[in-house]
Amino acid sequence: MASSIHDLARHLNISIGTVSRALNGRADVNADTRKRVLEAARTLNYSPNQSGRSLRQGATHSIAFMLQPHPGDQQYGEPFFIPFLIGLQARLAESGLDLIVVMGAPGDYQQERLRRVVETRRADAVLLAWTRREDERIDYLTQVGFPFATLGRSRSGAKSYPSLDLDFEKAGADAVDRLVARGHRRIAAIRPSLDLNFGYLFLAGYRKALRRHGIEVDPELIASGFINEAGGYEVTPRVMRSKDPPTAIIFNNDAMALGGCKALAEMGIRPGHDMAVTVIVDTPLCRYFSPALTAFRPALEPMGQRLAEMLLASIPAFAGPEGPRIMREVWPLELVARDSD
Amino acid sequence: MASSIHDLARHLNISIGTVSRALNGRADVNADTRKRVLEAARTLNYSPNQSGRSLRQGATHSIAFMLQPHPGDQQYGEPFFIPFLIGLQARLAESGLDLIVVMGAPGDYQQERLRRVVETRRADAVLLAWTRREDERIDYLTQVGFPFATLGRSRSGAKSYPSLDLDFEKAGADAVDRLVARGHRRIAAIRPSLDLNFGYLFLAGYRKALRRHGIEVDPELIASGFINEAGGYEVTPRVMRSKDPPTAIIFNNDAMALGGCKALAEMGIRPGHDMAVTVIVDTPLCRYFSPALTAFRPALEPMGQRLAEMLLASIPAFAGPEGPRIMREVWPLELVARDSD
DNA sequence: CGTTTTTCCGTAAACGTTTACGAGAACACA
DNA sequence: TGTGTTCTCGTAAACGTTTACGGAAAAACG
Repeated sequence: MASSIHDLARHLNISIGTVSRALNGRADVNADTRKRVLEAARTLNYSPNQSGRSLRQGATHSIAFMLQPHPGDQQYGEPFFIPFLIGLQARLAESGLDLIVVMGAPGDYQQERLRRVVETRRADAVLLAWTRREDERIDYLTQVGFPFATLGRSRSGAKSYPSLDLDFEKAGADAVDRLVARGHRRIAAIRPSLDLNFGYLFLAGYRKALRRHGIEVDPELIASGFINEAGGYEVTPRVMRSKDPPTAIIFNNDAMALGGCKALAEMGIRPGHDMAVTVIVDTPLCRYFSPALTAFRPALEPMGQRLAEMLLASIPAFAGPEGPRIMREVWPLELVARDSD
Repeated sequence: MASSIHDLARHLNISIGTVSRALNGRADVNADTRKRVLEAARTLNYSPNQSGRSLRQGATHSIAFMLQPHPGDQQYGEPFFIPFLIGLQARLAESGLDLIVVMGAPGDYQQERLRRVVETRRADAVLLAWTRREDERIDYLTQVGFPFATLGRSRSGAKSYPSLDLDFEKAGADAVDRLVARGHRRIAAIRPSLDLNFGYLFLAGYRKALRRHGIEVDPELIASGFINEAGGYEVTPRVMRSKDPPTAIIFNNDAMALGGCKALAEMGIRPGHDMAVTVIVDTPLCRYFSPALTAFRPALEPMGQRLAEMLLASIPAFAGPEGPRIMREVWPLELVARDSD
């Protein structure tokens, strides 16, 4: 069933070298023979063996996406990433690349998995998500010189890798602006406790905007917890115990917001009535929660496509002859006003 | 940076054949040389080149999961599959296999993508989801003799492939039983219009249970639409126009339920008060919707692990020496009672 | 000590490609 | 006709493994 380049050669009575050249569109092959080869390839149902070309070319034609589940929360499953993956995959497929998804156990930071992928040369490049402030994965990859790109920024590495991130800083500021415009002065911020970079960016925007409005940044209104529902549930009461409790809360994450709203409900506080709630990264859950949560929405699928392009441009084997590489982009988050603020 | 088996051989002054045998744990190698090889492998940071072994062994050590997005709905992103993938990946990784995720554009049935994977020998086996009643992918794979397994049953194929499915029939019946016990007699069923197999199973269980309770099956209370929010929104009013409208609706899918509830709301009908709503496959959305939707929950992560095992057992290259292969399993769905019925 | 068995290892082929190199034929040009 | 150029193709090596085969050395056995 498997027909190789040898079968074609035998069938046409020419050498495998010529067949390969014809297939790969090289110039030094007669137009007529090329036609015959292509024809035979169709009738014999030929398609190249990937292992063979990988071995010869030293390229696997696949990229690995290191997907890390939320620490601690299995049931809640990253709806964030699926549209992103769809876009990513679509663009990669256009260039004949496959997408390998590598997941760790929840919470494990998968440095080991990453090493395995790199050392066994399983992929031509890797894509990192959930970037941290200081990210050892980035250090490792730059050190060994393995092509990669990141979804999210980091302070690690030589800044010489492509990255695409959302403008969490602006979203944080926008969220504050909006709440201030609606009369709020006591605005809490709840973010993940890990050194996930977007948490920092969000907080920076939050702080900056508050100062711009002449509102003092109150440490009692800032809290961090596990980036899941339990984390939001645990940490939200903390900001409520402030001497001067907040009238609005901005959550950095949908799952934390959900947990936070549960805690609020248990305190008899109704989001959208007694408390304004905003969440920074929108997911379907925000939309269907009651009250529907005002949130900032990313354009996930286009982001996936874009990052695929950036990554492709950074792989020597696939980079076209065109100009300089795209290094870093920051995309906006769009406000989706709903009922919770 | 890449150290090959040749490097090890040169370093130890032995032949590459011996190195390979030592690494692969074959019997015909001296215990001492083996130790030295393993030692050298560690210090020289050796790990086998995947392309090389794939080419030689004719096995890629990866399996492809054909993930198909919901037709028509991008934004809503398959939270169903992530926990499944986590389990799947974990088990595959144990056996040293990688997971390749192949996604089509939403709605495209990806027969072409499947052919490409098979013909380029990109994976050792494929995993199919969203099985249909008559599934051409299954026909194709059985015809060409490519190893595969399915998440979901089908009538296609020689029934000689591993499959794991949920007991939608029982869930449909259980849902009816529960609603009847709560006094309902007019119970509607809304399912996807495609010939997705779980839709048939669900409906079969629904019918059987109604008859068991001596309730006539009314075609006016059965409707089908696109398997997304828009589909539920469009089709739900149809069953409400019955001369004798339902007092309960069972949705076969969370997205359809969400759309259906929207339609109900616009008619002034409140789920949980004026209408009992049950959904067959639980997702986080069901939990956070208001009212929280009573739903039947699958054990997704264990299912992923199990199906990985079944698939592994069906690949000649990886099947252990143990007994007969696991062919088909049907797992229960567990009722999660919430506020909507 | 001679014969047989076992242990261990080296040799080389094979998996399916791609590609550097060189050579023959055809052609152009003077 | 002689020389140089262009087209086109075959040859063979290489990518990094695994493994069938055979042989030398060591061990076992009488």
